[in-house]
Order: sequence, then C-alpha cells, then structure tokens
Amino acid sequence: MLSLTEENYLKAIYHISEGGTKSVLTNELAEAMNTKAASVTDMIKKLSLKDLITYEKYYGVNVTNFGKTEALLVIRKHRLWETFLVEKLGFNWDEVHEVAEQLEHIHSGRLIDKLDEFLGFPKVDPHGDPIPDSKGKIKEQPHIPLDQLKEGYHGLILAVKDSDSNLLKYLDKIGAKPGKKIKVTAKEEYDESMEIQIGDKKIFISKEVSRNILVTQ
Amino acid sequence: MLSLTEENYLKAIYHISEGGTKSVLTNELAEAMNTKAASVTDMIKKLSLKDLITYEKYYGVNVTNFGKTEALLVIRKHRLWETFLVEKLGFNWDEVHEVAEQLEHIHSGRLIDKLDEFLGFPKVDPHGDPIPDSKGKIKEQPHIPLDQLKEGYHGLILAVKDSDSNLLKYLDKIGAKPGKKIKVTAKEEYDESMEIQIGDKKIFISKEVSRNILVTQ
DNA sequence: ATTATTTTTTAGATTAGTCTAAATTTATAC
DNA sequence: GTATAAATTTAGACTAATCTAAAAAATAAT
Repeated sequence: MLSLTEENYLKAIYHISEGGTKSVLTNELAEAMNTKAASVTDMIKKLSLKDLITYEKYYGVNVTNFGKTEALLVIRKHRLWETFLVEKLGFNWDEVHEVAEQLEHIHSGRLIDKLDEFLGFPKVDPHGDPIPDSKGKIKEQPHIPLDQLKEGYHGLILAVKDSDSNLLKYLDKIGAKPGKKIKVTAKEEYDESMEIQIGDKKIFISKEVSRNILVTQ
Repeated sequence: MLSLTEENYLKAIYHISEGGTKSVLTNELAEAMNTKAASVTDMIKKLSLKDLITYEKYYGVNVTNFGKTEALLVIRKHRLWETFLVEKLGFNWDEVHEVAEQLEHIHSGRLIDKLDEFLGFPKVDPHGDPIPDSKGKIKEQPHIPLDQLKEGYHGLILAVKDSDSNLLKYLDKIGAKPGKKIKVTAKEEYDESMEIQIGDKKIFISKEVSRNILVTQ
C-alpha cells in the first residue's frame, strides 16, 4: 500500500506529465511538491522500486501503466469527495480542494464505490473534470484551453482548474461554469488578454485566467 | 495542531481513563495502542508538553480539561462519520469502525459541522454512543453494563461496544440493537453468563458479551 | 573544445515515531 | 526490612521523509 506522501508524489507526476504523455524533471516536481530537489531524488527512487515510475538518472521520470492506474484511483477519490462536498454538504466549488486533498488518502475498498453510488455515479466533478472509474480508466473529452480559441469562435466550458481558490471565486463571479457557452469577441495580441461573452455579458480576462478554462473545440 | 498519532494516543487515554475519571498506566496504554511501553513514555512527554495530559513519572497519566475537549472533538468526528457511513452509504454497523478511524483525522473547520447538519444533528451514533457537540461537550445517559443487571430486572439497550466487528455481527444476529428492551431471565453465578429475553426470544449469552452491552438502569 | 552554468545526485544530518536492551523506580514477598 | 519481581524510564538505534552543502553530470557559451 502506498503512503500518503507516495500517493501525492505520484499524483503530481501524473498531472505534470499530462497523463503520462511526457517525462517529468526533478525540479518541476520539487516545485510542485513544495520541496527540494534532493528530496525528490530520494522519493523517485522509492517509487521506481515499486514500479510506479521509470527513472533514468539525470533524465527525469515517466509513469508506468501501473503507476498511471494508481494515480487515477487517487484522482478518482479526490473528485468523488469534491462532488460529495459540493452536492451533499453545500460547499462552494472554491472551498473543497484542500479537504479533498486529505480525504483522497482514506484507504477502503468499499468506501469509495459506495460513495460513487450515493452520488449517482457522476461523470465529472464540480469543476468539470472527469471522474475515473473504479478500474482507474478515465474518459477525457477533447478540449483546448480558452487562450487557444481564436477570435470570433465559441465553445462550451468543459472544466476549470480546481486548485486555485481565488481563481474559482473569480470564475464564479463572472459566471464561467462548466456547461456555459463562451465566445471570444476580441483578442489582444500583446498580452494575450481577451474579451469574452458569457450569456449576454461581455468580460475582459487576462491570459492567466483564460489558460485555466478548458473549452470544447 | 495535533498529529494523527497524538490524536490516537489522546483518544485512547480518554477512553481508558473512562472520560478522565481515573489515571492511565503506561502498560495499559501500550497494550491499547499496540505498541511498547518505551514508545508510550516518549509520546506521553509530548502530550504533556502540549498540556493535553498531566504526567508524573512512574505514576501514570491524567487528561487535562483541554485534553478532554480535544479528545471529544476527535470522538465527535469518529461518531459522525460512522453515522454517515451507516445512514447514508448503507454500511452495516460492524463495518464502519476501521474507516471511521481514518476519517476522524481529517482536519477541517467546516467539514464536520456541515456533515453534522447533513445528518440532521444526530444525538447518538449507530452503536448508541452519544455524539459530542462542536464545543466538545458530551451528554451521557445514565447506564450500567448488562452483566451488572440483576436477575428478573429489565432495561433498554442504550449502546454497544463499537470496535469489535465480530461482536457486532453477533449482536445483530440476536437482535441486540440500541432501543430494544432486554430482560435478564436467569443468571449463572459460576461464569456470570445469563439468559436474556429480547422481544419474544430467549438467548443465552456469556459475560464477554453482556459486559459490552450498556442498558438503562 | 574547453569553460561556465544549470540541473541533478550523493553525503550526512534532522525530526517523528518506533524499537530493543539496560537501568531505574516502585511494588511485592518472605 | 531486605530481596525479588514488575513496571517504567532512559539510552541508543532504526525508518520515512525531509533538509543543507558538496559533488557529479548535463547543458550552454564562448
């Protein structure tokens, strides 16, 4: 069984590697984990011994299929708990990340499947991110970050980045929720900011915001 | 903030001391925590420094008022989670202890009060144990263990010991649930076993069972 | 292609929680 | 009331996860 720390490292590797599609450097991981490169090297050795990742000295890390599944099972827990907190306990979507970071490490064969059932087998969490199934399989919808959508084009909001509470509060305020139609009405080359239309409102947003909104292509 | 281990020690001290009414010996605690006396001595020093307990070398440990409150807040979490698992997720009462042992250590100001509200502010958990309020205050009903009830007398089942899964399965089978009326129809002096009546059924139980059932006096 | 810079790894130390074995204190027995 | 037994504490060591500082390897610059 994985320790809490091992699970957190593995999850970070999965995310940084964009689902295992590219390798992850020691320093990237150190920054993501808020730790030092030396600590990362140590943990990498442990995860490598457990066949969760492959690791070649000085060249970074790749998740194995086994590691990918394990990471997705943790992510499944995280997203189901977030859904529970919002749907059942009445939390706002910007308040659930920290608590779900703790809840995702509860080990119980039956708990999470019972919770899944209780929630009605949701397909996505409150931020629009897909929830892996109990085998660790995930169904991603094709999507692009909003900052890559061209002027004049529109799309549906699929998901938003879940970990930044202030961003989520702001997105709430401007009405940028998954499912909403969004149109790029103007784009500024210089700083890549854009004007968008959601419903009948026009809003100006920076690239910092637009890159954290995922839309259908 | 208390570590997971500190919380577990404190909870064990609270239970063994019967709510802080008597002092706890090192070896008792070592047995309860499944650890060695030397480890207990170390932890006792830590808890003592944090003013959760008082400790005099070679003479055992007593919980402070502060420690009592902290212990009761952990117990509150444990019992609310057990209630959630049974009432909402459909677990049996003998399956929840281990999972609740993990869930009780989730730190979040709002989570547990929201959960309390979601459950409808229950007064007792599925085993009949009272749930402390958010200030760490607990309301105990007057009770005695069934083995102290005299022949011919009856009482209502208030609560049963929650941590032994096999005992709980057995109690389920014989219909010994909180709220049920129970009568001691015969008592055997020699081994302190007894015959009891629950509903229209008469059952023979050992002292090992009867001392884990709490009844109104 | 040799030097300088950046990144990564190793070496050695630290903290929390644990252990065994030895020493100390308290309790018990004659 | 001294000897013996039991309980408790201390001393020293171990593991997981972390750190700093130094060494090693890879990358970039001239």
